[in-house]
Amino acid sequence: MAVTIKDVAKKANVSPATVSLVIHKHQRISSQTRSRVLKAIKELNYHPSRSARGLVSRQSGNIGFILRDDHFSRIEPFYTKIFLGTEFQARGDEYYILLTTVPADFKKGDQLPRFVLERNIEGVILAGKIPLTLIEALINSGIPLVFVDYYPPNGNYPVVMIDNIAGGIQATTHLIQCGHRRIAFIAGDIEHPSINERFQGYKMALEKARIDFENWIKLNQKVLFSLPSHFHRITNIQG
Amino acid sequence: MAVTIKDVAKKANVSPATVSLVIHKHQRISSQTRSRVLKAIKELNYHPSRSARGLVSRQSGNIGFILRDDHFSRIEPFYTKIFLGTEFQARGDEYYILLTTVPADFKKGDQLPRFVLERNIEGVILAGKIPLTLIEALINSGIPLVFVDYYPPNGNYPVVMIDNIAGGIQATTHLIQCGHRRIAFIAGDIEHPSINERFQGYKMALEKARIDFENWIKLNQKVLFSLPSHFHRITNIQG
DNA sequence: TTGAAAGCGTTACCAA
DNA sequence: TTGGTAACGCTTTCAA
Repeated sequence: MAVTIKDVAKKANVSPATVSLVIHKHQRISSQTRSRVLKAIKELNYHPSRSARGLVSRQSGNIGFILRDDHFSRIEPFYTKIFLGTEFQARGDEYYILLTTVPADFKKGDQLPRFVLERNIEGVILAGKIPLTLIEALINSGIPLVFVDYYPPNGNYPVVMIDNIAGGIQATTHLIQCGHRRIAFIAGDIEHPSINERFQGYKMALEKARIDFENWIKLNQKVLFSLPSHFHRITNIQG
Repeated sequence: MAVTIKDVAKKANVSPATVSLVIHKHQRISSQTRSRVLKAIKELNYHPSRSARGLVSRQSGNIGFILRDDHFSRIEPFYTKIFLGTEFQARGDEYYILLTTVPADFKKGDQLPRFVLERNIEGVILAGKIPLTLIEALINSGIPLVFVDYYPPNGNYPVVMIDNIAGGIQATTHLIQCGHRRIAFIAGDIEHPSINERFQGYKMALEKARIDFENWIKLNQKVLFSLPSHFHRITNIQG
C-alpha cells in the first residue's frame, strides 16, 4: 500500500490539509510546521498520487506531443531531439509528455489522438508539418497549442521557430569562406517551409558571392542523381 | 465542464454504476440497456476521466519507457523505432507511454525517473543497455519490467530479443553469395551484447566461407580508420 | 496558522 | 440484471 497524505499528516501531527498546503508552498504555514511536514514527507518517501491530484485539480500533469509518423522514424533525428529536450524540460516542471504519432495523411474524420479525446493533457505541442485537417480539429477542441518548426498558414499561435534563412546563409557562407564554390544543397521535403527557407538562404549566399547556381546544377547532374530516393533533388523546384 | 458518467447515466436512464459496467464489458447487462448506454456515450461524446478511474482502480493506464539519452538521440533510429512500435501497440490497448531518458552514467543514489517514484506507471520497458545501477533500483522497486534488446547478466526477466547471431550470419552470407569477399563490419558500441553477437555471426559466416578475416583487417587499415570517431573500430576487439 | 469537511469522477461491493 | 453507496487520495473553502 502506497504512502498517502494521511500517513504524512499523522507522522507530522498535522492535518492532511496542512500537508497539502506545505506541498503547494502556501505562505501562511509556520516554518516549524513546514519543516516538520517536509521531514515526514522525506522519511516516508511520500509522493502525491497523480490521479487523486488530477481528479480534484482538473489538471492531468501531462502535455501532449504530436509528431508525424514519418518524421519520427526518419533517419535524421531532428524531431527526436526536439522531443528529447521537451521531455527534459517538462521533467523539471513535474510534467509528463505523452508522445503520439499521427499518419502523414490524416484525414477529416480520423480519430484524434486519445489524449485529446480524453482531455488527458493540458496542452499540445505540434512538431513539424502536421496535417492541416488535424490542426483544425485541435484548434476547434480549444486545447492550448504550441507549434514547433512549423505553423499553419493562417491564424495566430504561439510558435517556436528557427531562423532558417539565416541558418542557410551561415552554412553556405562558411563553405564559401573556406574557398569552396561548388556547394550542393541536400534537402528532405522541399515543400516543408523550414527546408524551403534554408534553401532560400543558401541561394542568397551563393548570389551574394556571385556563384552561378543554375550552371552548377547542370554540371553536376550525376551527383544530384545519386542521392537516396527519399531526398528530393533540388532540381525538383527549378520549375 | 466535461461530460461525466453521471450525464451519461441520466441520458440513458440508468445509474452510473450501470454505465460503468457497460464500459467494462461486464456480462450481466441486458443488451437493450447496453445499447441504450452506448448510444448515450456516443451522443455525449463521453470519455471516462483517467484520474478518477486511476484513483479508484489504482491503475494509471501508463507504461514507462526508459532509454539511455545517448541511445535516443543517436543518428541510428533503432530505439526510436522500437518506441514508435511500443506507443502504437499501447495506443490500441488504451495505454499511454511515458518515455524518459536516463544518463548513460546513471549512478547509485541518482534520482529514479519520476514516474517510478510516483508509481505513475504499471510497468516499465527498458530498451537498450541501461545502466546496471538503475536496473537494480528498478528491480528492488518491485515494478514489472520488460527488457528489449538487452538484459542484465543475471536474473530471470521477460525479454524481447533479436537473434543477432543469425542476423549477422544472414547479412554476411548474403554479401558472400553476391560474390564479395572483402566485407567490413561497421559497429556502434562493440561492448553492447547485441552488436557483439552480430559480430560473432559475421565472423562465423566468414569462417564458413573460408575468408581470412585477420588478413583482411591488415590490408584495409585505411578504410577502417576513416570511420567516424563515435563508431568503434572492429580492431578494438582484436586483442 | 491550522483543521474539518465537502467534493472531484469512477469503481466495486452489496442489496434489491 | 440493476442501483445505492462507500471508498479512492487529494485540494480547497470556510471556520476555528
